[in-house]
Amino acid sequence: MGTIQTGRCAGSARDIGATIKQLDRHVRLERRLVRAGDVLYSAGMRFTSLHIPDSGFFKVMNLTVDGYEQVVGLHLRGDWLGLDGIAERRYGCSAIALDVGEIWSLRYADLLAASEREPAVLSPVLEAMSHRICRDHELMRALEKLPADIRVADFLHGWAGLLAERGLRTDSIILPLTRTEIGSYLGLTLESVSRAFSKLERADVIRIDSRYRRNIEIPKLSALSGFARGNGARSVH
Amino acid sequence: MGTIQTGRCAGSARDIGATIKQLDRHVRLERRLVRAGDVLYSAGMRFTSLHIPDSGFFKVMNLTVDGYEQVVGLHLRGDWLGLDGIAERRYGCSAIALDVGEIWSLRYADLLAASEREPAVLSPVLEAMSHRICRDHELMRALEKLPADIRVADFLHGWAGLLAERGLRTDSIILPLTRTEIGSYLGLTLESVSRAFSKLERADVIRIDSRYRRNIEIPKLSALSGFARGNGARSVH
DNA sequence: CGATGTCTTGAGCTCTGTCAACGGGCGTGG
DNA sequence: CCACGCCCGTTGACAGAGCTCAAGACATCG
Repeated sequence: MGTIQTGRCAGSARDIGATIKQLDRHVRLERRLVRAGDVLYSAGMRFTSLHIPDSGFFKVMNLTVDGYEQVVGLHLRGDWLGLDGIAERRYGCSAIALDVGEIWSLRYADLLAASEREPAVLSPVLEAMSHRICRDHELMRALEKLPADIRVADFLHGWAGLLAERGLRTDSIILPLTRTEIGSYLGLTLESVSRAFSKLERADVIRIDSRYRRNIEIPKLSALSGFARGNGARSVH
Repeated sequence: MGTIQTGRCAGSARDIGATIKQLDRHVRLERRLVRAGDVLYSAGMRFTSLHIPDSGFFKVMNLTVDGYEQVVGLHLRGDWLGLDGIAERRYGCSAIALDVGEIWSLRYADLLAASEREPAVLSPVLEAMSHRICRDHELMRALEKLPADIRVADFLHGWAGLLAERGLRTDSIILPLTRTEIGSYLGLTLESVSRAFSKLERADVIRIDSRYRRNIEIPKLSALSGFARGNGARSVH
């Protein structure tokens, strides 16, 4: 089911190409290349633009007063970034590229202006936001109650789901995240993530490359989702 | 700081009266009375309308496949409910009144239609959604890393903040929630919530009515927020 | 080569969930 | 009126999942 990533809310990224084409008719779109570590925007900055990855992976993180960083979102092609800045006119999070990628950006003011002439340009934004709210709810649920290994299994399964939606292979994936980042996203320490990976490997639902530990093979997605749904040695009551 | 409820994202509920008046000029608003336990909408129902409490408290919950219920949101005057239904045309959660209250409802289709003539009617929706995303992020952070007593302190402080925003007393509040519901919202068991309350009382930052345990006195809000920021006997590293 | 960052694994400890007992408020029904 | 049951809340004892601390392996880069 992949509650952590894909959830039951599907759709927004389906044909982002069409959405972009549609938007392009009414709003000035900027296209930009980014590399790993590039900051799209950071928390506290004045909000001006929304961003849509065309390729590459991005993490969105919240830094707290005491310096602790938390990953609150992971995004790829077709997602909308920066939506949290609309209300306060100031980005609430930072968005950082995890690898090379391309991104479209558009000024929110332009979008609003365009909506005066063509109200439909806002629909994808409304949908993306609604979508995000659903996802966040599912993530919360996972954070609250699921044991560590299930969270990680669910995360992997969800990640594979994202790739599948975009027509990419899911039997052999490369995570653009460190164990620390995954842990931050899932509310675990890096050690717990590592142990969960090992456990999944021992349970024969994934294989971890012995050299490059972020290369994960998932021979049978169904085995992984089976594990994620609560068959990790304990039935969840 | 009240990360759980109020967060750093303020505003949406500020003058909901003005927003409603504005909306009323373009969309048919329905006003309805609800009582404790009334269901505004439930998960899976076809999405038709958005709802805005005028008074009363509402909980939004997600039920999972295995029957487990989780509170993912608490709402009162000026919040928007049902936003998670936009993307999928189907409500993702259930919204239930916690006490008597009044609520405005408007059909989403009407809203979109109105936006053709008056694009500005969508701004409050965009802001409310953006706002919600911010809040959810802050809640996630709390769920991930904070110990139980801090979560509860933060929750209470946030709750008081919500009341304060709306001009209500904060030195003596009545929670419209059971310990179980609070726990579900915070990712804790009812026992842990109860213990946290007791601890807060022992630490002299709140007083719990000995008869009606949901009546909480908060003599000094600053003491509570101090506790919430990490002085609950242990400094958070 | 050493330095650094990432990842794994182990050992101990702590927090919170689980299970259980108990008390109080409230409604129902004798 | 009291008895009863139900729901809510508190508290204790215990066990277990995950965090902390620590050591070590491996890859990359200067």
